[in-house]
Amino acid sequence: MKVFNTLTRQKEEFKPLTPGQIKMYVCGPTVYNYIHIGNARSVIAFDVIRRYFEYRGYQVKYVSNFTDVDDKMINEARTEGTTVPKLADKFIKAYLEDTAALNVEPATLHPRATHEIKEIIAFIQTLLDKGYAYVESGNVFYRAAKFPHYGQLSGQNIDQLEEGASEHISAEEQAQKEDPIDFALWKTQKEPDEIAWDSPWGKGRPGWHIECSVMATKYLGETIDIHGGGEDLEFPHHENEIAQSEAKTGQKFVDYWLHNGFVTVGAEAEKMSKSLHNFVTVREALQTIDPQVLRFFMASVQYRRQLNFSDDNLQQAKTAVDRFKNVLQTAAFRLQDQTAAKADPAMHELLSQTKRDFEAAMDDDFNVQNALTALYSLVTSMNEHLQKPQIDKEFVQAFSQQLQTWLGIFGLEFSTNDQAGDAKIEALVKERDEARAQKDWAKSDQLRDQLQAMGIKLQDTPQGTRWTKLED
RNA sequence: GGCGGUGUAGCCAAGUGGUAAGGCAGAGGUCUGCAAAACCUUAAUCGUCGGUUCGAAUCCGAUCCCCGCCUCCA
Repeated sequence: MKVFNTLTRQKEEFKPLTPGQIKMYVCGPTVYNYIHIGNARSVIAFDVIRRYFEYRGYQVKYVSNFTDVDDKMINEARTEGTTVPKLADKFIKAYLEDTAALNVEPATLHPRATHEIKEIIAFIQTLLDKGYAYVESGNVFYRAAKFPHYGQLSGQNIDQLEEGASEHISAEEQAQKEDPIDFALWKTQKEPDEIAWDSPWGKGRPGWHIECSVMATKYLGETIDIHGGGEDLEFPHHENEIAQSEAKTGQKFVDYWLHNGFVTVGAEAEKMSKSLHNFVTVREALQTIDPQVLRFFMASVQYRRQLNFSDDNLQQAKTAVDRFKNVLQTAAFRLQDQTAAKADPAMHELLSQTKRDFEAAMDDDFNVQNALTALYSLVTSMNEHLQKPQIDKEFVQAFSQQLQTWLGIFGLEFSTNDQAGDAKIEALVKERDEARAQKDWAKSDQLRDQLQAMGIKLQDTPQGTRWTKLED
């Protein structure tokens, strides 16, 4: 398998530290709000990657954190008249609900920054002892220039960074630093009612970057296989994580850095973000969009590519989802009929070929577009086969299982037994069949309308009438 | 200003030297009592200019557009 490593800017053969096992850390959300489509894209991108590794037989230990204390948490808690921990609880719960609705596999572990304060303090102390950090007015800063590879991940040149210093940091804080590129490991308490913990440097709270270094190394080890996140985290967040972790352990922190592309909106294809006020929360989106469609929409584009959130693209995703659902339902329907089966070796070979194509595509840095192309091709052949009077039942069975396994990697799961007995519906369908047999089209159409009103869609086939429940 | 990404048919998109996959939409057709679903057919010389080569979307140079990051951000 090959994965694109941000650290080297090229695709590299993937080799885990321990054969058969993968240690993977993905930066989670700051829980001060409901997650939006852009956040979900990242979660889903790495969910697909994780599921493919698992499909490939790896045992994946997947850690994703919750950032449950920072400036935004503190401000939002004040605005809402609540406390930071209560705010965090509320939005962690919402996060788990929203991602479950999108069929995201829960992480092996979901650690919270505020539950790791002791470890964070110890970690910072080590950096101080080693001379990589310094205390100033109750704050602790990381001495970035002391770390030899600072800027490597993002390709940033330290001298250029100084010139481009942005205005997101207060003048007061900048003035306290030895160097503008230094960043906070520990922030002193500003207001008496502000959430804070005791530390050797006074009351305060952790800086943003330190928590990920602490949790990743604590739960996965000093060196981990994969670290993921949105590409906006490359700098400074991940750059700082490397600086902190490697300064402390003296070991390489991460072998493969993976970053997902953004969700964009509108004709301008602007990044969806909270600061631009152009975001849609997952909750809002699910009011009008089928969860499977939203899920597939985000899973069906390669993780590094930008994804434009538009009605047109969602419609395309819906068409694809319906197509997969339809072929599986048709297969299930044909497996029920008693028509004599007929072996078809060519179809078995087709399934093997699809497997090779699918895996070759996914092995190439999760090229889901090519993987899906293999599946579309298989589905077309399958639809053709399913129209024949005699089908290869063993193959249809194998096809059905295999396709569902593959779709499962993208997070699609269908129930194909909509046909399960509903006596009332069965009776109406049968009544209509009888009307059709007598060419009583008026009655037949009236019954179809009646079933339609009940949310039942009919399809007349040579093997009999097939019905499915319409989506709501 | 620095760093990075991107530009392929109306839309999504594959493709890193050998003469443009696939999907959606559109058009036509087959099947069907009608419908649904399905199947078949059908479109682009690859941002622009120049170069290398027998041959380039693919390599080199220049140039333009768009997007992102440069300590809030998935």
